[in-house]
Amino acid sequence: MPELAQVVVDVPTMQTNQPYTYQIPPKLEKQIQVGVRVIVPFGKGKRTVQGFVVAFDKASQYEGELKPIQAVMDLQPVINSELMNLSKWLADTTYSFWISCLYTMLPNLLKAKTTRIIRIVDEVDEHIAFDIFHGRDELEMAEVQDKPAILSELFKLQKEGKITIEYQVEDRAKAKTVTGIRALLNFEQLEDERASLHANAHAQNRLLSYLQSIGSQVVKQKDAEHKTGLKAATFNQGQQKGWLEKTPVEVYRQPLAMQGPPDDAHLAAPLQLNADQQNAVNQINQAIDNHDPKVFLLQGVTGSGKTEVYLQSIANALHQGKTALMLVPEISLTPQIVNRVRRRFGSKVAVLHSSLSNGERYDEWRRIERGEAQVVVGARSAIFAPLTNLGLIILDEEHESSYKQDESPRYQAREVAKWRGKYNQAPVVLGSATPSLESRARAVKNVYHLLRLPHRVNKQELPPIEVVDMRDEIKKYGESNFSQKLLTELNDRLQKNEQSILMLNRRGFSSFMMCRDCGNVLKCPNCDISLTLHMDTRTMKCHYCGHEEPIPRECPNCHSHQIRYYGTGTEKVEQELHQLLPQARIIRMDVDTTRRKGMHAKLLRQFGQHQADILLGTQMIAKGLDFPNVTLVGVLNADTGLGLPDFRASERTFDLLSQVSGRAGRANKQGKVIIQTYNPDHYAIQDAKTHDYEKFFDQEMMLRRQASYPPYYYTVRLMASHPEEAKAARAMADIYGRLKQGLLSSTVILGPTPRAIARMKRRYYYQIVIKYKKDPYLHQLLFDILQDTQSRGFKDVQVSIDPDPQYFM
DNA sequence: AGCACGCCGACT
DNA sequence: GTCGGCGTGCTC
Repeated sequence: MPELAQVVVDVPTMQTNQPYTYQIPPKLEKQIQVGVRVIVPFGKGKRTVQGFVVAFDKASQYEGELKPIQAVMDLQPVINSELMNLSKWLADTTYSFWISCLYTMLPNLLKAKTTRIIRIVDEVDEHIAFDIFHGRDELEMAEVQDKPAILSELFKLQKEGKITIEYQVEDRAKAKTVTGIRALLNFEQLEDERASLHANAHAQNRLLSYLQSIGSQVVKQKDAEHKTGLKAATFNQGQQKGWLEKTPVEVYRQPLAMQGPPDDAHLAAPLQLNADQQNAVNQINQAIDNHDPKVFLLQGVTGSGKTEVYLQSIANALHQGKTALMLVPEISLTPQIVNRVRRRFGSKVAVLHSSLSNGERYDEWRRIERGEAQVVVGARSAIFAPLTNLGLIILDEEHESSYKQDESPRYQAREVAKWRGKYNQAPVVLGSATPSLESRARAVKNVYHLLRLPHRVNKQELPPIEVVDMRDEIKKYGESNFSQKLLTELNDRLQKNEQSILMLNRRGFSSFMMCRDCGNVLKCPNCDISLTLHMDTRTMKCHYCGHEEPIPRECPNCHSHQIRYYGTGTEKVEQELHQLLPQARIIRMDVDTTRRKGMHAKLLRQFGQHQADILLGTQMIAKGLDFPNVTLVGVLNADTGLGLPDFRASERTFDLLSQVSGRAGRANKQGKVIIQTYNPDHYAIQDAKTHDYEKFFDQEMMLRRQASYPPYYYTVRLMASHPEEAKAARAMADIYGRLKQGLLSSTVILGPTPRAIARMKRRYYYQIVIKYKKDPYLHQLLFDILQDTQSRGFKDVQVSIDPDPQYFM
């Protein structure tokens, strides 16, 4: 019998990034298991924190006295043994805290929230009682946190012993409940009650019969009212007379995307597969059946029926009594895919939306954990879904950079998928029309198994793409976001009552403000970037820190009134389009119009029902949409991404153009794509034009090899920041010295350089990028650097490490 | 993170 | 002489 528990506490620092040993009090012995959350005393005073039991122990080599665990939060482990193992691996490979990894795997609701409560325990004078405590005897620390004068008074009182500060860990996991009823009397007793009723008490009589019919079951009161036709008042009478009691019943919240309960009686049948699809399904199924943790790269052009391959493989996994996990990028963006999975597998499906409320997310998570759902569809973090007996993992659009989390723990869902595949002896399917260079290169080396779907299911040709040189356009017709060619085509679609999609590449390039007289650009006071104009709120906003200020009437620098907007935002394009095509109905989709929950789906539904002729949006419209009436796709500025100082710029541009091209002419109508660009000869644009992934791959691989970038080299990015620029620079120079000394000479160290946005949130950032093929010293050295920069000589310096970064700016 | 300990400067 | 600044180190 274990007497001691190893607990990882919720104190995310490098120094506490280890299990601590605690005693298990006899009365908690039965409840404590590996993977449950516990409350433990930690440090001096009455401080308690939440933690996870990660192991049991018989003895401890710790010299001091061991403290006992104070409370257990869960009846069942919230982290199963697979996820426990995974969390360790994750912390190690992403250079992050174990505790952060554990929390990352759980729905938000299970995260600890500690509040500090100040309580009066002795007489205090009136000023304190009324001005600070408002006549109550307790106060939340958060209320006075930023008031130093009050704080110092409080500390004095604490020393005098007149107030205490208590720590409270509150559990936010609250199952949603509705009122239920249960009979308190048995059949005979209820019959006796009936005898004493007035002859005309029909309602009560009916209630008694109903209670007799339900036996000892708990029934939702709403259902009971519905069934009996009785009013709530009658149930209250029954409660008063001691016939029944009210008790909460747990219900699952109905997430927005699943409105209407799934109809298991009318599930959609599998579609007929073509030869390529069948071959892919066969190979995947064979791996499922043989418990072969192979990685497949399913490369299929848009419209080639990848989804059907996923669905039939999932069906096979279920048939084998296993579960399946399917990731899609930013799920809220593709309700069409989610619905398709739900129509096929009904109530077996759990959906982990990024836009679910915490409560909804928790409910879905519970359904998975309890084994009530066997198929999970979700965005990045769904890779941690607590499915047991996994038989198949699918990543759709595997090249998407959103599979990498850009805050700690900086994990790549693709890598986590491979880890879980191996652990469960289950295959992983990476699907894409334009695989990442890394994945495709692995397929070339037979590390991954390549499956191809070269033909579109409807046998239709990919739409022709026309590239318009905007340099010529501007010379001939002056500055505009719309070429003559594109306008002609848009007009043509309006005439034919067909729809168009217009994509503007990147929100970041929307309007900034510049003074024509002095050239002053309005910048964020916290960050080193220009503010962006937002017409909806009539403010200037910073996209990095959220700073917001009113639109200036005059230049803050020279007080000139000659200020104007530059650049192109979706709003501005929408205005221009209204002028050029007054009769067109336009739906604009960007971060601003879709911020509200459910707006995204709503706008798409409107467009699908042809309530608009043109869908104008940012990248978010490039993915997964399938509207049969869309016959024209226009990309307004194809090359905004190309100029970025990032080795993946070409790859992203190629992916984006290929993807948005696939939106045109998906049904029986011929589609057309127009790409406007200032770099018509760039290979990324030329290869997208000819739908030639292979050519692009070869060209890009050559460049990557020449410049020693992935997939030929691995990369790690190291960032350091400080409120003072010189200190950030000095810390980075220090780190550089250690790297230079500790790493192999074949390892390339780039930098340190100020980051492209050198100042963010009032801190200065510097970065180093390390390129390596194999360096046995790197991993440990990076951990040492993290450790050391936590303490001596690096005051206020924040260091973070980003393995395999997606962006370099 | 939060807290105590401890070592320096500036005040009742 | 003491109060309080924050640099340093520890939390089972």
